[in-house]
Amino acid sequence: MAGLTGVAEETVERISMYRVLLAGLLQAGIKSVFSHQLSTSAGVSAAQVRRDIMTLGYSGSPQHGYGVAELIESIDSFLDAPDGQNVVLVGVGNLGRAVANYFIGRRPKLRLVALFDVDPDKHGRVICGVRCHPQDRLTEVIRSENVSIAIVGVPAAAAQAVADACVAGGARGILNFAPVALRVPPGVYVENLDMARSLEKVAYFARKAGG
Amino acid sequence: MAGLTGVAEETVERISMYRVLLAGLLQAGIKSVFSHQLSTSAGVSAAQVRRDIMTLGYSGSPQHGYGVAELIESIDSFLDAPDGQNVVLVGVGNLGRAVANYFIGRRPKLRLVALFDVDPDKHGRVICGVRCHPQDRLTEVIRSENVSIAIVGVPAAAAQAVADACVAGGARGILNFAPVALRVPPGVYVENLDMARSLEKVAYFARKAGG
DNA sequence: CGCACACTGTGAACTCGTTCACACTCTATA
DNA sequence: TATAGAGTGTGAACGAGTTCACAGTGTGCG
Repeated sequence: MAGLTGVAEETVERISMYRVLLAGLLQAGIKSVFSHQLSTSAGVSAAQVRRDIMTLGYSGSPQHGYGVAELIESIDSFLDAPDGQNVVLVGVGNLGRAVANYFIGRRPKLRLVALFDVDPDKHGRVICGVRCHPQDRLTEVIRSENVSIAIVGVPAAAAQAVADACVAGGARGILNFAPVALRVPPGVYVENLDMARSLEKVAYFARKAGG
Repeated sequence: MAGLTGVAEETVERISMYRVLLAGLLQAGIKSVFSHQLSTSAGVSAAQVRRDIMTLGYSGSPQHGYGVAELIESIDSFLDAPDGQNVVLVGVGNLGRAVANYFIGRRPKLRLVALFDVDPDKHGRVICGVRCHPQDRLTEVIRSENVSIAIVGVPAAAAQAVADACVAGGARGILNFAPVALRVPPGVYVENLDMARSLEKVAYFARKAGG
């Protein structure tokens, strides 16, 4: 389900983080960085940074470190699909709107092309610049719009049906906010992002760590 | 920063997930489960389930498996603080409201006691049943209300300052939605939940996994 | 000119979470 | 009463990701 490419999930996450940091450096007019500088900004070890950059195939020099612009370019070609990827969001509640706002225009290579909701009041409306459709058109739209990624922000009880519909339309990746383990065929990647679970984890370690 | 207790983060997450599943079983009137049943619902291996339950100190029987009610009780005493823990939410945007709605009343042991925002229009208002305060009272309220956990839903640029204020007030755990690595003293646990990073990860693996 | 230094790239060692595999226990059946 | 079967508990093996440690390389300074 995961590292079919030989690249670890954690590595991809960190690379995504580096890109954000590097964008900030570029903005600030900084031309090059050393691994230990990225390391402290990212909160990981310097060796880790070098390893990650190694998986990109990019090389720095001991004298000037890594070129910021070149490294960003290298990350872009690693993370992004050349022609971008289409995304849909299912479930336009508070969470859905938050997610939509979060992404609009931020990642040009990830295009939010449609929203879905069960509420008829929302059908046809344009929210955050994207049209909302009835949820039963999910499979159809995913197929016709060539969508590869679905963000699932519906209640737990509905999540599996939504996931099935997404997969039926040809989606290859699901970002799942519902607190259930989705059942998908091999070749479909699911990332779970359960806030309640995360909060309980924080609560646990907040209690145990020195308190 | 993490497993100071000897218990892995992943284990705590799974235990939290089991509790949700078990609550459903209890609801359905099911009295006992076997590890392989939990395993398929949770999407992990049966051996994993048994290992996790072992860390709880609970024991089942080969004949009847695990008692649902007893196992829940065991998880409760593992995850929850006897007197509960107080939580604040900083940043009442779409995301903040989504989080607030998500939690209200769902976890009696985690009490959302205050909201904070920089927007003066929100000060004094009651949102999702909780009062919103000006953000500069953060440290003070965290201390006076004995808050141990802060949920940070502010923009990246403000997140470090918010985290500092939380730590100054005595918070021991932070659930961070901002896309930055927070700098906190040892003994404070930070969990990062960056949606953009997660989405990019899904995009990457959606592309690589068989497509 | 040559030495000391700082940083990268990377094989090897290590850590730690997961899986394996099996001894043990109890029930059901003949 | 003996036997087959199903499931738990757990030491040991495994494997993936991280860290270590050092060779390689170019710069700057004495």
